[in-house]
Amino acid sequence: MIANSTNRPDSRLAFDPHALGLDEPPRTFFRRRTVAVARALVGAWIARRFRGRWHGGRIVETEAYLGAGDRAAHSWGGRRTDRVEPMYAEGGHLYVFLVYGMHHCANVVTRPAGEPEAVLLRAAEGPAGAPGRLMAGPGKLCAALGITVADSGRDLVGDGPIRIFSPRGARPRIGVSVRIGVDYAREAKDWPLRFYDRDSPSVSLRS
DNA sequence: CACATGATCGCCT
DNA sequence: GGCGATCATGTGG
Repeated sequence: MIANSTNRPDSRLAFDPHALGLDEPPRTFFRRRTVAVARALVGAWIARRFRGRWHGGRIVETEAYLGAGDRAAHSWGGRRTDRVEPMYAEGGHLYVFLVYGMHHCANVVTRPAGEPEAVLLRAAEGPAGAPGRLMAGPGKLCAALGITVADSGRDLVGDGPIRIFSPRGARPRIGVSVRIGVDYAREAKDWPLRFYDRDSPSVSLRS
């Protein structure tokens, strides 16, 4: 993990978590079953602090990746390399990787340390006034928030610059589908592990 | 609307 | 050496 990323978030994503009545979930939130965390993260906020202000969006689409038994997961078969190492951390850490040589993907690690499962953040919608569909896709979400591999391994719980905030109120209506872009994953390609807000215009694909 | 393609490079075999 | 947990743009119907 590198302490200081120079990447800056889109200034149009500035918001005030306290004004929105958001809370920071404890470590136990992230250590639960990965599917439960993937569902609970729909409606939560992902945010980055930059120059004393929070910038972020409300998560509207996630995917669960279930570790050693999941052919679509980077940790499939217990694979453990420098890149994937953050997936083996305790729930509540961040795992970021580069895909297609140009886009980053951000994941929230789940489960106790040693169980390499995670939730991919596929899309979010910005605060009131932000451009539509700015974060409608995992690569776009990372670009808008300035999240890169330099942030991989960060702890989302505590006093760091990237955190999750949860709403107290009603939960969104959740849709479920197969995961996107994992056709190579044999039996795992058909698992219903994508979760999205059925009422959001900012999910990555039409469903 | 439904594909099809190119960009671009780190990672793993 | 092959190939992605993607995206923007292009074509054709």
